[in-house]
Amino acid sequence: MPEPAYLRIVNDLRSRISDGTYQPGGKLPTEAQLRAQYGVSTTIVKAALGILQREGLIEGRRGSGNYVQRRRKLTRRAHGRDLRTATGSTSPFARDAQAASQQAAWEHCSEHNTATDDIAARLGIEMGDPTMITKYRFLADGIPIQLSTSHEPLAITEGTPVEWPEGGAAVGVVARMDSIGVRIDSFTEKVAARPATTDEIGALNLVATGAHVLTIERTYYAGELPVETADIVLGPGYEVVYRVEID
Amino acid sequence: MPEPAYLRIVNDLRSRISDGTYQPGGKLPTEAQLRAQYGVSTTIVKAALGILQREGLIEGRRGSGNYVQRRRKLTRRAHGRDLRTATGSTSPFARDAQAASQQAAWEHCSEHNTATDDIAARLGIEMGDPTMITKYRFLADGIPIQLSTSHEPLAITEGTPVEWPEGGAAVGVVARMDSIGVRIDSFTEKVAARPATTDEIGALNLVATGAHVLTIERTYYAGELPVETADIVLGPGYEVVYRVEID
DNA sequence: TCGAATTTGTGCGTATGTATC
DNA sequence: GGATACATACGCACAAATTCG
Repeated sequence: MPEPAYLRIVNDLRSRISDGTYQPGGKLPTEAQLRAQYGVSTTIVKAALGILQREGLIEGRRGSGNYVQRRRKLTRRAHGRDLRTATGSTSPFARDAQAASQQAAWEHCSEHNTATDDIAARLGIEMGDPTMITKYRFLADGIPIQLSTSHEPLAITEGTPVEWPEGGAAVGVVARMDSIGVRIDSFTEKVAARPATTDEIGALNLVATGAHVLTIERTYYAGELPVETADIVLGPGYEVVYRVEID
Repeated sequence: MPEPAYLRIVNDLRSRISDGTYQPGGKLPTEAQLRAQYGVSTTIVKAALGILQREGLIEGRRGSGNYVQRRRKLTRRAHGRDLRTATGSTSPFARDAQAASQQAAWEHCSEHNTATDDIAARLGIEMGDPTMITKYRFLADGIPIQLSTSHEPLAITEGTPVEWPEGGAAVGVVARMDSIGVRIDSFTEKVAARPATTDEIGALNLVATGAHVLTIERTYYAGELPVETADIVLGPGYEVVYRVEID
């Protein structure tokens, strides 16, 4: 079975994008030109362009043309070092953004809540136990690029100066917990990829359906005790770096 | 601007899949039924189904129907513990597969090579220096699910019993290097997601273009010395778990 | 400022091939 | 073989946004 025409176009355009024939931010030939160039119908050209759009490689602008997406690279570092010391005044996200010469900002919203089945299991508490739930949206250079929903058992923080995550002086879970004598000494992260939901497409300003995101399920531990767990969603163009010591 | 018809169908079907109305392995209504159900044309129904296919949620079978994909779950554990002791007789991949009650198998192919620009930088050697390059394909229950290309500087292993990665008794980089007195004590992994290439679609038996893979760039270190670096590609349904100690 | 041309987005109908049932 | 169902492909129409004289 020969390769279908629309896949041939997809692969051809994709390789021309990756080899720089079409530069990031640059304009592709119009649909009419592609139609002539490949000798196919509008349907086929539109199908091929639609696939590339949903892969996040190009962006279609009505009345103008199809343009190669400029991916902003951002690296999220998940080391064990310097977390306690360096994050007293600045958050891990701000450090990563600064490392990429980007300007960091974030929105947040906290409220009291009770643990669902899933969250209770991750925090080692009972379903229905009170928690502090905080939703974040992180922006690099004004562009939303990371979402996060954090859960902390109220049993640990209630009545302390750091009960409200963004209310006190210390920034970052490790530093905040340190200030009330809870010593976080490890965390686990579970990384996976999946298509973005409609909500995430809106919140992360993604152009099309079908874009994929990285998801991380993170839990901080003080010894064996879970102290915080979060669901983190990273937009396209993100990479995550881990450094693990052996033994 | 109202939501386009094809997106409404995509979202509707997606939520019916995630809420279990359509079970994994189950059959969706035929295109004719969907056309009647939503009151749209063939074009729109086909557009919606095509998006879901490229997201990896459904699979179209010619002459039969559209079916919900059954995702084989597999967890890759990237801990620092037990790597040295437990992997003398069994590989990390085999352990992960066993944990998911799946049968592990792999194919490999090694040869002498010279370092490219990129690989030289990762291994801290000069471009053109000799390396041992090994390509792997890992299968769980006979289904290809993970690809890997490994690079080792020949300067470290040449002439030793473990020069050829799959030729000796020890399995796994850590155990192999241990047996020639090179003590690996840390590794870094850089995780990202991207659409699968045509090669990977073939090698991993993926159904359609647009399927996404997790990529990992891993480097093992003995102290500050890079000992091995690998490009790992994980098929859909994979998740990766890290445990990191702080300080 | 206005309007015409251009360009992509959405949508319709149809035809043919091929695999399944 | 016939009916069914998806895959590929063609052509067309209109809407909406941009571009440019």
